[in-house]
Amino acid sequence: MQPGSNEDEWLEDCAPRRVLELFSTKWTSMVLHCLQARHGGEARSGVLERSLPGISRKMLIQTLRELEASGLVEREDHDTVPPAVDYRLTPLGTLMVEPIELVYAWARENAPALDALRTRPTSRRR
Amino acid sequence: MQPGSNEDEWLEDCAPRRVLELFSTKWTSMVLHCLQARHGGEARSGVLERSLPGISRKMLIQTLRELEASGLVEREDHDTVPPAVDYRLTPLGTLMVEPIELVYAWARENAPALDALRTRPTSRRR
DNA sequence: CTGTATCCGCCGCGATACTG
DNA sequence: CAGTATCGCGGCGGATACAG
Repeated sequence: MQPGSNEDEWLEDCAPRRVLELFSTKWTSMVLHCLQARHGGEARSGVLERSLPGISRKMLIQTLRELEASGLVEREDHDTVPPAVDYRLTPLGTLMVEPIELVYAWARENAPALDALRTRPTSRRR
Repeated sequence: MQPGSNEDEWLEDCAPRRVLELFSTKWTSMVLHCLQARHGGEARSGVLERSLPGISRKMLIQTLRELEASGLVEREDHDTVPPAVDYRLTPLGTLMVEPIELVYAWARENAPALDALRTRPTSRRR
């Protein structure tokens, strides 16, 4: 991988970069994971909100909007009163969830190791 | 997955949650990816810094410290003057990189779709 | 029930300067 | 070269109130 090659495109304003930035917002991955693992890829707004204890409505909607704009989630308004809106993973979104689930699985599996090593106060020995 | 089951542990202060929070810091995944993909899992501090255009030294070190505290990265000080320090992925860290690489691969592959859908201004039709 | 509109505190992170 | 110390701002995101 020689210097100057465009192998390091990932550090500029490219797709990988932007995807990562998407995930740097607090709730993105949890919304996706929740949508998939708990509701099979589709859920009503309120249901989703109740599935994510601690999330504010503002952030729920905002996160869903970003996911929608990125083509990972689809919004369906049933045009009823009272309002009823479904959010569903797009095919693209479904693909995206896979790596996320891997991270979850990994974290769950290595929880002991992670817990053990986490509490020590960043030991700078010597 | 019935309600009330502790299947939703992932939303509390558990390993998966904390791992995700780790990744919510700006440079975490990029440092890991860079360490793996560009330097085979081990690199000198300065090399790493130069591999990540735009990163500040403060954030580089801070990120490495967090990764070290989580057991994903190991620090080796060669005790020389001038100083020389290597950072290397632990076995745990190497495992963790896999899902990240998947995300990268996915993002690279779907870049066109992502680009196309990104620029539209969060269309709220009707 | 599904949003939208403000207000605002906290802190992530960049810039800069300094040390061994 | 590797790392620490400070300062400061922008913005993420929570709380609250309001709307259709």
